[in-house]
Amino acid sequence: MDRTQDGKPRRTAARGSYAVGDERRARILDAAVEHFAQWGFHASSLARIAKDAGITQGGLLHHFRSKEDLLISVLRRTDEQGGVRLFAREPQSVVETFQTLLGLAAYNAERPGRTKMFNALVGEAGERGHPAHDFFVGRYRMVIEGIGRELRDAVERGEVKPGTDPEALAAEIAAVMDGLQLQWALAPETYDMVGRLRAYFDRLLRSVTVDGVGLPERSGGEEDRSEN
Amino acid sequence: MDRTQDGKPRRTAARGSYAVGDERRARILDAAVEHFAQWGFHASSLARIAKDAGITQGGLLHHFRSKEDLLISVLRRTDEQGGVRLFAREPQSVVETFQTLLGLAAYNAERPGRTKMFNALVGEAGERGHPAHDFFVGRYRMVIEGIGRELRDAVERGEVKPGTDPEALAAEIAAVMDGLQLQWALAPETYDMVGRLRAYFDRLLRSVTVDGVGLPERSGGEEDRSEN
DNA sequence: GTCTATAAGGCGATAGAC
DNA sequence: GTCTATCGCCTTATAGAC
Repeated sequence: MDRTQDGKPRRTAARGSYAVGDERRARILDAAVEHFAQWGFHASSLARIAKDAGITQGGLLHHFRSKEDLLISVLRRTDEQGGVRLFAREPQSVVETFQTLLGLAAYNAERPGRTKMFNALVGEAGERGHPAHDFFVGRYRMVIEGIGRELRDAVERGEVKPGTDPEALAAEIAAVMDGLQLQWALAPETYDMVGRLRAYFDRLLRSVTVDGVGLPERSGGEEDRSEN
Repeated sequence: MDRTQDGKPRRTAARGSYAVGDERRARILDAAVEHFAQWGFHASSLARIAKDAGITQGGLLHHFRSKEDLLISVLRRTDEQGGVRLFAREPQSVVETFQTLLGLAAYNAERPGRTKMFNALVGEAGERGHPAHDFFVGRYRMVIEGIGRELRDAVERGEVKPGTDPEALAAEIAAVMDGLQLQWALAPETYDMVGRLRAYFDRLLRSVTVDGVGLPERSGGEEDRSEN
């Protein structure tokens, strides 16, 4: 997985050993995701996380100086992996925006640990002192601004009805996605989160676009883009 | 503090001390709500809850035989207080249904501890072993069936468009309410949860009812019904 | 880089005094 | 009904050996 196929120079060797450290780091982070999903932050234990990563608690604290450091490292990596580069490509239409979000939902449905972790942490993080509070405040701001910008562009293109409040609608979309995720987490095998979200987007498109057309029958954009 | 100022008959004395016990019980439950809100279940501590209730940990465990017993007692009482009798009165229209739900959102916004507790617990409870897992599974079933029934009635009355899937729409409504609640919890003083929900219901009514009319300007049903 | 050992304290639950 | 005391276990973080 970490093929640093080097040549000769020292630097490369150093890079090599660094890459090994990164691999251990990654194992710890993977284990931490599962534990934060199951226990939340406060009730997770470094020793149990370390054990799942094949290391001792003391060894873990060589890579992360504290439990809180581990948490923010997990959150940062998770954001880099997943849908934050969601807004990298400019969408050509609001339909494309929604298809990208459907793809994100499918991506989340395939990663129960990661997704349940967000459910558990965002609930805990409501309290102001929580170590992830600021992270989630910033995250919602970013997500809502991102979706809001695309909606505003769609209004300006004349695609979406002029009266629409882009930011309010973006917050609503984020709420639907989060809320469906909570329901899905209670029965991940039987709950069709993506289907539910598609139904929502379909009706939303009919009521909010100028031409009043819903989502295309079963277009692309929902496959896992498998970024990691 | 324990003024069982009894007369002679046993029964009355027993009832009297029982009422006092209930008052203490209530204090413990109130404290527990705040702690579960801030820490979730696993990371909350009986000793700290007891301290806030003006009692010791040992004393607390006289009223609740275990931490898990305390949790389910909290959840049960909270459900009895809040919007479970939501469906007591038959609504005359889907507008009325939505106004009742707006009232519930306003009720929740006035009780940050209780509401944040639900955010924290429903996130944790995604995992199957969690002591509140079954509670939340049952709760969503009940809520979605309740809202779904009212929507189905509205379809049968010819108020809502025939093609509508009542249960799917009910799940969507629950998702929006939960998702908005997560965002609200991050900034309860500045986030207009009820306004956001009203905007959602308004657009939903326009797209899903036969006559396509939105929500009335600012009708009743949103005041706190102050049931406790 | 990983280990063991340990410090210093919190946890839930039980037992028994009053 | 509430207290104190206690059991056995778990917690994060640090120190130092290898």
